[in-house]
Amino acid sequence: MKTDTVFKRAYNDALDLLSKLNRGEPVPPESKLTHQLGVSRTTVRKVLIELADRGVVLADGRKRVVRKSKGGFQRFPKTETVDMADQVERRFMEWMLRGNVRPGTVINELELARQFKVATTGIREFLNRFQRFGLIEKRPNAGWIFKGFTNEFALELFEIREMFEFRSARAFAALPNKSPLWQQLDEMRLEHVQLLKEIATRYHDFSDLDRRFHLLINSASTNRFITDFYDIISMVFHYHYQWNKQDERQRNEAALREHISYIDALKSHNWARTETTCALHLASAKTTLLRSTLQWDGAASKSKTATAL
Amino acid sequence: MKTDTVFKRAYNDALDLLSKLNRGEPVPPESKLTHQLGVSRTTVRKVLIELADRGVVLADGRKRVVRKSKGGFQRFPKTETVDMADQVERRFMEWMLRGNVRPGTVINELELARQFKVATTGIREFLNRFQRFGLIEKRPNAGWIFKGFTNEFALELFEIREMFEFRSARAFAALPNKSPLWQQLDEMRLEHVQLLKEIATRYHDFSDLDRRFHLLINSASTNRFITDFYDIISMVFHYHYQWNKQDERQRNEAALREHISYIDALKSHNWARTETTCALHLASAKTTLLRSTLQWDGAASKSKTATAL
DNA sequence: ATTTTGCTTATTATCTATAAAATGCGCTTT
DNA sequence: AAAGCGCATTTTATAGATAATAAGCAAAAT
Repeated sequence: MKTDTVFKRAYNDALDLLSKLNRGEPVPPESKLTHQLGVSRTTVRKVLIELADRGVVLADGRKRVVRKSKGGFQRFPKTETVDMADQVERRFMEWMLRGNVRPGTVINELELARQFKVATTGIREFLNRFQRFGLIEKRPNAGWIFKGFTNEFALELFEIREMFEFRSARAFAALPNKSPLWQQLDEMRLEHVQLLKEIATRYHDFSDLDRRFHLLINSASTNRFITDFYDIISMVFHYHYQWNKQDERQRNEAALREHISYIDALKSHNWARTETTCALHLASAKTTLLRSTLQWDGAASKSKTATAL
Repeated sequence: MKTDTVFKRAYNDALDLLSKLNRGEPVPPESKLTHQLGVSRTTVRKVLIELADRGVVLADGRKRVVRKSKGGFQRFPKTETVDMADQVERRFMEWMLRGNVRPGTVINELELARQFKVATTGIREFLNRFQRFGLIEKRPNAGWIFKGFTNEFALELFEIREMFEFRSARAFAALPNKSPLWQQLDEMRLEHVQLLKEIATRYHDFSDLDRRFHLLINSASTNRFITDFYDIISMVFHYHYQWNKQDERQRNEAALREHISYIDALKSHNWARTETTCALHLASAKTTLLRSTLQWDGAASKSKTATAL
């Protein structure tokens, strides 16, 4: 059965929307809510029925008005708003990055399904998509092998990342002055400066800014393979940072400054300077990642040869 | 239900193996057949039972001897030896490359399942894997969009291909003389010369040689993302060539000569020359591919904006 | 003491089924 | 007549079931 997470998320969002309206005001038409909530009208209607049932809106024939507009109503808990696929992703990343899983370990679909409490189809689908991350390998009719979140993985990942980032930075620098990307870059610079000011309290907001920043740079290359590749980096960093809080504040503060130099270099249209600042930033990101892959390196090669036979 | 294509393929292979033995000779032990046929012992045993049933071997207790060793026995037809996943791949590529499918077309899992006569899960699994080719895009809860086998696709593909191939070629040239890859390169050069001699009759053998050649070059980079990316190119060319026989002979002959110059340049350890020959070859491959994507280009942008809203 | 085989158990590939969500169409209401 | 709504239909996400295949263990044969 499909999960009803779309409905529950939409319901919570609708609550937020309605809280901006006063008691007695009419509820926006279904078609408008469809756009505002980003779901189909079918789901909107289901949400409206639930809202009426719970007394948030008062439905009188086709007319619907807000009954209680502020606070006090039950939202669906966050855990019920993430669909199966996302849960599997999260649990798998956790299993992989925090579970002390040795390179060479055989991944068993059935076992993961049991462990994650989902049907095997869900695991299969995830693994098939995850394959492109280069961390697992399929042996037909006989499961998957985990290749290990190793030093080599990080090095190979960064080899490509550097190639792509340099190419994108070059393309960015060559953008005509009237390109909207320049403006976006300016806005992003402001965000950086702002975050830097409040770094003491908001340092964990860096992760998302980082992702958006590099995605912006990469978008200058207008090559789907380059932007798609950034998904891999994003995901690795996303989960990795989530669970490796060591020195987070300092790391993020340093990275913010690196970004700002990089942005200024781009704006100066000075390629040599851009190259330097870009390289500097990538190098420090690489170092951070490498610190957390090192653990396995002794074991890695041993285990690898062991299962290779 | 799982298809028994593994069994049928193994059976056919076993027939080939046994045909090398004389009547009355003992059948190799199960464990040996396991290795020779590349399947589990369970499957080997099933094959042996079938062989006995059909009178190819004579089983007397644990002793098994060849009864009829040459010709005349029924093999399983080739169509029954390809599993569902491979069939879906093939049919989808055909649908995409020969079906005159417009960019922006919505892909419907259910419809494809009906058309290909498989369960929807099979289609889903394929599409999830195929996503990384950059030709389709998922809209959650609402199917997939075919982005089109367009000019832009080919250009983006080749932008990356060039980057990776140059980097690999450079790594190859820097390989120590004692690296086994040099020897493999020599052997491959021989194959090229041989094929060139017999080009009149064997020109369709180029496709496979081409794949192996570039894979060898790319392997010098020892970066999984580079070798994995070559899968995309391989698949595109594989199917594309299979259905676009125009000028095949001339194209392949020209490409063979380009490869040989490229190999010789590598062996000369002269980077400038290597770069030139490599670039030349990639350029002609690009031209060939572009010729077959052009068709849609007018329609592409129109259709794209239409569905984007 | 190793190979080979017989048998049992675990796992993958694939199909079928179904609730959730999206889409489409014609009827009301403004 | 344009916008909004009710309802029927189609499609996706997920679970569950099962034959094919792989993996494992202990007895039998070299």
